[in-house]
Amino acid sequence: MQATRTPDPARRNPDSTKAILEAALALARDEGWSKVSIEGIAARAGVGKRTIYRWWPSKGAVVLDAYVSRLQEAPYMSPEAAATDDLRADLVRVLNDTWNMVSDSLPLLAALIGEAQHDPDLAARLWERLIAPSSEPVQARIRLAQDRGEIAPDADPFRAAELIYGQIYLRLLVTPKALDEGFLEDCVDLSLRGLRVRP
Amino acid sequence: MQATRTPDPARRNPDSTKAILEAALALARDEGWSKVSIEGIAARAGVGKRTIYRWWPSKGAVVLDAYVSRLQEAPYMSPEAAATDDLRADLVRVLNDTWNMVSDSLPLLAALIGEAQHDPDLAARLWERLIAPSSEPVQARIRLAQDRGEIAPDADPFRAAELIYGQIYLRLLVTPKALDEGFLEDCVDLSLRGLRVRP
Amino acid sequence: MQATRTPDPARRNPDSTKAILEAALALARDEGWSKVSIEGIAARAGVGKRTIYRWWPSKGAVVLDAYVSRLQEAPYMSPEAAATDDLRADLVRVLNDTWNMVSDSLPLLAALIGEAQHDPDLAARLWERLIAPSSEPVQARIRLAQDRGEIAPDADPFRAAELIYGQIYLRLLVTPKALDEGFLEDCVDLSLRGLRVRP
Amino acid sequence: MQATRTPDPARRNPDSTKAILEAALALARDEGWSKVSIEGIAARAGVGKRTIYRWWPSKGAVVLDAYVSRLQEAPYMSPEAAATDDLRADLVRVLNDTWNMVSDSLPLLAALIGEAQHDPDLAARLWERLIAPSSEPVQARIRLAQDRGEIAPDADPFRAAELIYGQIYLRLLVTPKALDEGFLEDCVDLSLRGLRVRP
DNA sequence: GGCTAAGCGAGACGGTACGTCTAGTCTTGGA
DNA sequence: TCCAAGACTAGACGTACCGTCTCGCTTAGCC
Repeated sequence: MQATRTPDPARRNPDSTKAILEAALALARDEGWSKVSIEGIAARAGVGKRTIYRWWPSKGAVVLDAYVSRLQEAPYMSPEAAATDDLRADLVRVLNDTWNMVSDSLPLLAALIGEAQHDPDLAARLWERLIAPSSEPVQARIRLAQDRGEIAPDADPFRAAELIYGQIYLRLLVTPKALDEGFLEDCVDLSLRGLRVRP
Repeated sequence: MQATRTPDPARRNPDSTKAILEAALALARDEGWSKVSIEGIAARAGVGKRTIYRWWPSKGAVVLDAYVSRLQEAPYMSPEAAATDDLRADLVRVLNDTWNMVSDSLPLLAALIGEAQHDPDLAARLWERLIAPSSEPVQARIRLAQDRGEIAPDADPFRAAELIYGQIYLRLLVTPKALDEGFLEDCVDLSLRGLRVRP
Repeated sequence: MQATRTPDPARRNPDSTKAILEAALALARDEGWSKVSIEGIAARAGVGKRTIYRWWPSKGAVVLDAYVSRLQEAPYMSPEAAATDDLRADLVRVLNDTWNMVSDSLPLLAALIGEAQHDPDLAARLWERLIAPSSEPVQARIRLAQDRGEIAPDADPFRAAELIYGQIYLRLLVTPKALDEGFLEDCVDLSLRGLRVRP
Repeated sequence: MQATRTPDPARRNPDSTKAILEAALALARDEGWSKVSIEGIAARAGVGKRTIYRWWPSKGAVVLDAYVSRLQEAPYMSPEAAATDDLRADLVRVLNDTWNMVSDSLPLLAALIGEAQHDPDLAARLWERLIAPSSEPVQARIRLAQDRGEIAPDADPFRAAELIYGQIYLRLLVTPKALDEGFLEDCVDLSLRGLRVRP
């Protein structure tokens, strides 16, 4: 059996790492996803291809890392602390906070999710590092609403988040219609109200 | 100026077309999306690459055509005709009908949507030929429900369909959780009821 | 079994072939053998690497072809026709003719033979296309001398050529001493006379 | 200016040296020259690449050292002492002694000479450590024969050795014909006799 | 019924990128 | 202080496909 030698993270060169992430992000944003290549990243970062392959399994993983680290430089929302007694407003605010972080890089996000469709490893990383965390504040606010009796106690907060976010990702990935702040508000309203008229 | 010569559809060889679509579908389903290539399709179909490029702009378009033509061989649902006075049951039935058609090819559908993220032309074709039509019966049933006063007359049927389908596509493309018939039912229920408790 | 598809020589692009051979020769002579690479040849020739791999098995084979075709542009010696009744003079003339063709590219010739040491296919090509032909005129003159009784009738002309050329290739490949026209004459003399004094 | 730090031979680790030479020889003989690499030697010897680069300039130099040290483990010929009054027999015996030492490693020897064609430093080492010494006994016996009047006193023993060895190296490096003990005898005979018939 | 203009199978072409390999230099940590 | 270990930049390897092109061949109308 081929013992795939695992490199020693302690000896990883932080300068190279930084250069690679910056190059990956720059390429992905400036030239578009289809122009991103391991070779291109290595050239722009002044780095050997080997170094990229040593630490990342695919270009998708590199760009994901680059994207996540860029997001983490931004000041992060803390929606729990800002929970008011207005459920709708709080949810809208959470979505808007996220929106402000990603609205200038929607194509990149969409490309990452697209790439993940034929890269299960990337799909897992994407879910764990980007998508699941971003939905957590919504779920937290839902749970608070349950405590307050605004939402049925037997409802599943995860499903609630899916109800809200499903519409958003559908627009991002599939529907050729605008995805903007007004739409986010509408998603919250429709999700809270549901389709059926009150009896 | 380069006069892109348009080929004459009348002279198109139906045998080649069939062989190409079959080869594309076989490759995409048997080997996985990443193994699909124009060269591979041409080789398997016993066809010149030129013939593929003459009629399709990209491998995504070929596979989409192949997929659509496979779906159309199946007997199609006619949910309008089958509308009962049970909104929930009708919606579930529509979703289940679609489910029965695509459940054995979800990865292929996901791969197509993934590919569309960096191929706007494919995205448009996908929307028009596959995704929009499949949501139409849901919208139709919603409109009927509006006529019957079960759903608010000012609601947007398109948005209603997004509310339902968003959850489904989210699972298909992003969430690492099961997408099955039970889930489809739950999507209908949650969408009809909404999150907020009845006052 | 893997049927290594054989390309069709009729469809070979002569412009590409020419460009490749010229680039290979230029690189080998200007930059030295160690700087020759398939990639470099392709780049300099403005040609895809695939095109080189399609027609040659190794860079050695390319350079050999390039070298041979350069030699063939030169007017070739016809030592048979020029056979006089002076065996020594004729042999010297044959060696000098060859010398005039290759003296400005001895390092390249040496590099080719060097490369052939770990490339049996190249060794065979080299022998057939370059080395064996170049020794043929010597063998022919030896045979003529046998007919004239100057050389023992049971002597092997091939071995005779080895006796003469062995000294030359030894200098070319191994001995750190001058290889020049005076040396060629000495090789002929020593070979004709032999070591042992006449009784 | 870059002061190439010279390592201190006194501190050289003899275990490492031994392991490197053994690994180099094993690789070169078992896997063939093309599989020899500094990395491979280091890995097989359990040694850092640095240690090899510290003491040798190239992989050719390592393998040459390994080869020479293997030869020196064998009992060496002393042909001078064994000089009889039969010149031919003595020369054949010298060649056969050498033959017995190297006949099982001819490809390795050929590969070393091949490598030397684009490595002048290796060429020099090879000449000094392996090739020149091995021809010395022949030259010595030639000189003795000159003293005894069997060979012309103005003949150059070095050239005489070239006459004999040239044929052998030509077969080793260039000619696709057998190189065996019978051939060695023939080389001696042909060299002593020369081509021209006695008048 | 011959002519000509497609479409077609085939595959060579100039390219880009892949993922692997090795070279030779540099850094770290243990002996 | 030396060394094993191995990460680093650099770049060639040989392969896979891309999208364009050129070849003969068949086949459809149009004269």
